[in-house]
Amino acid sequence: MSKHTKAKIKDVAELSDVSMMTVSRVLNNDDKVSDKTRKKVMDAAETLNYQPNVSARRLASNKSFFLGLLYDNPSASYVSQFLLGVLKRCRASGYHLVIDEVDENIESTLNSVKDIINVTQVDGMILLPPVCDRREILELLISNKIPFVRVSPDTQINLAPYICMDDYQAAFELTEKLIKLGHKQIAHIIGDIKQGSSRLRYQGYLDALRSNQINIPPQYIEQGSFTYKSGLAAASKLLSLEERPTAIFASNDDMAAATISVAHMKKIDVPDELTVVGFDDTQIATTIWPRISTVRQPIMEMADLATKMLVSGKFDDLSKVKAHNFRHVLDFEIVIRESSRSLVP
Amino acid sequence: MSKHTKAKIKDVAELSDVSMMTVSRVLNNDDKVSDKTRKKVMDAAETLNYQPNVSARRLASNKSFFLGLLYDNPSASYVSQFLLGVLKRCRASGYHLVIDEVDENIESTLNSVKDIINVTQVDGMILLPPVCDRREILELLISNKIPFVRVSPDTQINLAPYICMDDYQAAFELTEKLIKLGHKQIAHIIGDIKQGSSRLRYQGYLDALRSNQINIPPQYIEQGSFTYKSGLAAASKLLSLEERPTAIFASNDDMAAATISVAHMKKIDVPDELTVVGFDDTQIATTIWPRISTVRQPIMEMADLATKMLVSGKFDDLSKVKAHNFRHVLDFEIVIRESSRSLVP
DNA sequence: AAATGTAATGATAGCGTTAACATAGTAAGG
DNA sequence: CCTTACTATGTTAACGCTATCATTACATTT
Repeated sequence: MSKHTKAKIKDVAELSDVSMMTVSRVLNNDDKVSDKTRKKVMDAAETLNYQPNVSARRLASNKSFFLGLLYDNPSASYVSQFLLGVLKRCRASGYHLVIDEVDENIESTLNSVKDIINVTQVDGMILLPPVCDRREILELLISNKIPFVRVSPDTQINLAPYICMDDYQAAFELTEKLIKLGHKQIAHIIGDIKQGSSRLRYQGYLDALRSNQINIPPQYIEQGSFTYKSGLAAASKLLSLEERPTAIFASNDDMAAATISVAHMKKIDVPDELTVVGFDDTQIATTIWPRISTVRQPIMEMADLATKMLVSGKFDDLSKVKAHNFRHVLDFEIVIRESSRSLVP
Repeated sequence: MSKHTKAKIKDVAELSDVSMMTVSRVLNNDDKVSDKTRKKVMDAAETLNYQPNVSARRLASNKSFFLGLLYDNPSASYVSQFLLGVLKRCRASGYHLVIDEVDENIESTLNSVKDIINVTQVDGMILLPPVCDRREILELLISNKIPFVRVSPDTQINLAPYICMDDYQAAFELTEKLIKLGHKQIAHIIGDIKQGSSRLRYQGYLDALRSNQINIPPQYIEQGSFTYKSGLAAASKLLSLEERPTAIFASNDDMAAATISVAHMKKIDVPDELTVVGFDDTQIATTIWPRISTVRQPIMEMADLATKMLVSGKFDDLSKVKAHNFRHVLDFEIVIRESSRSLVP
């Protein structure tokens, strides 16, 4: 380690016998530099083990090489999985990440974002649901010309680039799967009312039922909020009904886990007496017994793509991007585990 | 937003009618500046809404205002809870955080750390268990003069400051609690063999048994690795024994959750037929049913303290710190929930 | 009152990089 | 062969801040 001092651009320039500026250009694979010179410089940088100084770079270029991530997502496993994906890609691209959790209070949230903009001067921002739908934040970012990518946004779809999966289709297919297993009494626990995904999943569920001519009583629909706790309350109601559902489709895994807990409490066997399915395939789906049948959401890929988009700089000037290039829909996959089975007559 | 351009030190200096240097001193609440001047400058900074430029600061001062966090902890909930604590304190202190997950491979791990040192130039580093015991990494940090704080380290205790809780005492008390509930056949699932905490908890368990003159057969001890999966394997063995234990003490919550899963599979009622207790009080302890009785480890406080220590700069030069100031032991608390109950004869 | 010490403040020179402009070098067009 | 039009490289001046040393102002000692 640290044989002498860290190599600077000047050292590389001297060794490769060009000006500092040329070195800088090569390093930013910027302009037109002749191939010969480029190679010479690359080699020199290699031998000196040159590492650019992030601060100097930032100061001079007015770029920060920082990305921000904003979340107020209630599901810890969703967030941490997303984080991992972003982190990985950031590293590969020489960026760093500033993470921030925001809350209900719009004042303090706006202050957080202002702080990130002013102090950290991020080059871009990733917004997770549901914070990605907060109008004031979007406006703040736009007025400060901070590029951003939203994940599974609900409203103002044509405002900026975003990444999502087909929640509707996944919920539809998952529900049909339950129907094929013989279930007709399928209840649903809706997710966080603030998130579009909840509505889409709910709609997919409804449409699958309708297209199979299945009617369900209104008591089979419960409102949750994507938290384990809300799942407990919803499942308690569903499992106390006179005519108990034979299957429950919870809008995410946390609530599905809660449903299984309630079933345990009530001595209802899962899956023998009750099929439970979730959504997301987060960690909790496989750390309880029975493991939850669910929809695998490609969280890592979403994270990777979001980061890539920002790093590419292609979306820096929104006015130059056609709105139809905003949308990126990733594939899902239905994963069947032990929490679901065919209806026993 | 951005009425004109961002205020710089020069602007503050002019407004408060002192030199830039004095402003800088006030901002870093550094040297001796007269209270009058200090106030003048503060007021000016306030009115101009001055925000220091991190990059310029870094470049000039050779400080980075970055902290690094290194983990290879198998428990996601432990890590993310820790993260939250660090993040919060970092923000309060004007620092930013660079997170890195490392793996078994010592080569790639060392490269990660070198990268963090060279590129990000962190001012300090927090090491979670078990990576905090990897000798090569400690040596690398020391030789590069990067201050670091370790969390629950196992070896080389007098090398550098660290934070921990009394794992031994907690395990002892928890085991005694089980004994007081009438249990005599208490099994234990040991944690990750690489972590000192595992050994301390195991020892506390053994000593509590001994001090109550309870003998347990060797089959009652299973080796796990702090993962849910390892808990499944261990619990399967324990619950297949001829003479089944009436209580199982798993060395963390993930493995306790796994134990409860296995009990479910085998139709063994928890807590009526089997008491299960865990350790850590991470999220999973309350997102399954029955909720797990466990030891609350003060993760947030640990995170907060670790960050504070690094930010304070008091540990920058280890040679100036007395070794007996290295140790910070935080309090634990035993939390009784539904997974444990008194033995039914 | 002079000498010395100390606390508060100021002037200057970078930190390592890139933006912006300047120049040299080369190819093509007349 | 001399313009014109690039293309590849170099020069200079920031970027915003702090370290270092110099200076001033004032208190204390002799």
